[in-house]
Amino acid sequence: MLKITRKAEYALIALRHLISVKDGKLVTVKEISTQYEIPQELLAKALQQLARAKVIEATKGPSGGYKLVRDPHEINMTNFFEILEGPMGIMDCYFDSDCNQLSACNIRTPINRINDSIRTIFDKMTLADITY
Amino acid sequence: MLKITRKAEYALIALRHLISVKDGKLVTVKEISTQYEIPQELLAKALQQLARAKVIEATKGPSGGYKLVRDPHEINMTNFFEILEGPMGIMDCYFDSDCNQLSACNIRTPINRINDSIRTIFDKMTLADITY
DNA sequence: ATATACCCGACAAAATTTGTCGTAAATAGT
DNA sequence: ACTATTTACGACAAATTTTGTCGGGTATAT
Repeated sequence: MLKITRKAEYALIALRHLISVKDGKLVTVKEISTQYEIPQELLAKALQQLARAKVIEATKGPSGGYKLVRDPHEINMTNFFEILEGPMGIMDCYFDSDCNQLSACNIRTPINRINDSIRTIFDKMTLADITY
Repeated sequence: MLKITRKAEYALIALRHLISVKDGKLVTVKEISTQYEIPQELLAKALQQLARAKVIEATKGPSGGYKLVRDPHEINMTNFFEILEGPMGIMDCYFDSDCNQLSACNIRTPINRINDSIRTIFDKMTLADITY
């Protein structure tokens, strides 16, 4: 039903939190998971993915934590979802071309149109829009 | 990753097929499942759902089958997806309001905006658009 | 040193999707 | 009436995906 995963949901909550925090201030996974009642380990993984993608930056050790290192206007929802959930498309054949039913398939074109529409929306919507 | 289910995919293939068929001609599940190499039973269920929703009409018995009974322009993608996959929203809290994290949640509003954007697209896209 | 916090792979549990089966009901043709 | 065909539908099994947990690592501030 076109749902996003909880991991993505948790990541979004965390990002919104990070955006609202004073510049440069570090926030720990624990703080976020406590405040929003989110499973700590799962949130940790989501944030690790965002760190790998250089959206946020980690500092290890006591008094460590995460901070945002990109302008929220620069990260759009397509970026965000693809970091967390991989390639975005309502059907696999959008990227995966080795479908054995391809020749018989009569909906590839319309499906791609739907995909493109969704992508367009997500391209235009940035993390900054999520902040408020 | 915002995927639609195979059942919905199969239904879409079948509908497109039905649209392209001469008015009033009945098409069986078997014909469609053979032509597009789709598991017959699963397709059957999808079509039963569409029949219950009065998008198509069934005729039982030999020489029976399905035919479209609504103008493709009248059925939009929101209708379609909700018939096959239930309420459409990227997060449950869009309809389901009894979320125990509601008070802490900081992304409800933006999530709803995303939902509404997707819905708008799907509202405007009809089965007729899928035909070609 | 020690405690804190991120990193990461492996795994288990739960939920959902996908596909199958058996049975029933309607109907056309013989 | 009987048979073959076709839809209807619930129950179930298999497969996949999501969700959550655990154990052991690395870095670093005190």
